[in-house]
Amino acid sequence: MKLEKTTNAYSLPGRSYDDACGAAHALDLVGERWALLVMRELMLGPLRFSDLRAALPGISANVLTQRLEGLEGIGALVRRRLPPPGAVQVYELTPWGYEAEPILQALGRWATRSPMHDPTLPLSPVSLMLSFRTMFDPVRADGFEARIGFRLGGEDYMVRIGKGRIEAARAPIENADAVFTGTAPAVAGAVYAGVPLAVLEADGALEVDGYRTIANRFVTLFPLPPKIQT
Amino acid sequence: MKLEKTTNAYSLPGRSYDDACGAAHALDLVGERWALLVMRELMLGPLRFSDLRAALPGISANVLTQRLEGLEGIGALVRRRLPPPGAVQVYELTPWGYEAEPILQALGRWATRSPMHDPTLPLSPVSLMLSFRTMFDPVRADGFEARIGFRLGGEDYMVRIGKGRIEAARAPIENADAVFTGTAPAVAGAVYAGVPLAVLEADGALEVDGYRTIANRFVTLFPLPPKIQT
DNA sequence: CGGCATCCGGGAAGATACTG
DNA sequence: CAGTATCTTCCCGGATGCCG
Repeated sequence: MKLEKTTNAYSLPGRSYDDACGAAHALDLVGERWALLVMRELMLGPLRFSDLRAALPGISANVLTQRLEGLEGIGALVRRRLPPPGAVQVYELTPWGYEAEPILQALGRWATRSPMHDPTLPLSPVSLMLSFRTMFDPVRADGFEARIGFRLGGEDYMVRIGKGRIEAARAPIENADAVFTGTAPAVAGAVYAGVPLAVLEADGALEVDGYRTIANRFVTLFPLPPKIQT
Repeated sequence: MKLEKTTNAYSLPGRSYDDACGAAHALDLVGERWALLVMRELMLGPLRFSDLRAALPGISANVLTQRLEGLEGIGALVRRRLPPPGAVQVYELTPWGYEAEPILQALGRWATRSPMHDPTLPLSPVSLMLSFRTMFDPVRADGFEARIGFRLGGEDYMVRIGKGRIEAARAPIENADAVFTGTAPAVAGAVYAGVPLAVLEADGALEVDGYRTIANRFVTLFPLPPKIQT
């Protein structure tokens, strides 16, 4: 028994798991290829169609359109037209859409233990910021307070750490104790692969301004879970 | 740039997201259709091929074979042949495979807020037990200790509640304060739709033995998150 | 340029039948 | 019972083109 197209504001993929389990329903909603990665890119705020294409190399315009329609149909995002001038269209998660972040975190925590995980692959700035939220260790950050700026591919991000908490947002860099300028993979190399900042700077992959001490402390706050033993 | 087939013990699906993000890698590993639901059914212990087919109506034998091969290839499960006599083959999650449960929980918590979620669809006994683990509210269970048995479709399950914690396992029913006999959807109706036990018993959908008070308290311990406002 | 429609090739998923 | 074989359907990815 297939679910037919509904007549309300929502739509389901043609194939349903037909299962009352919440996880199965989630996969009905966002289990199609690229759907969760589109949501991932929107987790730090609205983006335009071309921003999404740029952040998700490999997705075709075709499929991106379908996913955006689907995610809008289930109520996970809305498309908004910004007021003129500009009048560009942006896609923005709904409050419920933003609540999908724990799904991405659970997936990420689990998969980084896989021996097949290749941290040298491309990484979007948004993924990097979300990985900070996921992997942040309050114990290692005990007594540490800092405001770190990131200038990654033309967009600015701010990470604030204090009281054992972390915030990460796409926002102008203001009052930063340290600023990283470069690419998301370079920062990931420092944070997750332990590449010394000096090496990355010598390679020209990264520029670090502000307090070196703070930058050096920052990159130690995100321990990866141990790899599984093969 | 596609990933080529690796020469080690692991295999990846032909299409990779080519993304260092942990969530993207997770979707490379278990993002194919049915993969996470196969893992869900194995969360309470090993099962045979035909058990999985029965628990996942809608999956075809060849797809199940492919998923089992894939999950074995990534190291999420192993196939074991039980010692003779019997000598049946079973599929069992690895320790890392069991660690995927938070993924299912995050998916379930998020999707039950969708207005499209239909709790009247079929539900496997394992899904029901996992939903207890997911939705259990320690506050509501304050001061409550109980051992509840479930006889669902020929298999027995035990849920133990105490000290604000819950355990759920496929296990013989022993020293139970109350025992539910019937189908998983019927129990779900009592727990998640608030159908009174007396009604379900009058319909013949459920039989409740043991202490009624404990059974009636039990079904109040699993509040669903509120639906999103449409 | 942004967004969407259309066509096509390849491959995954679904249904059914069959075998050790 | 535990899969395999075959066939069909449909999704995905790529390319092209239209239209504001």
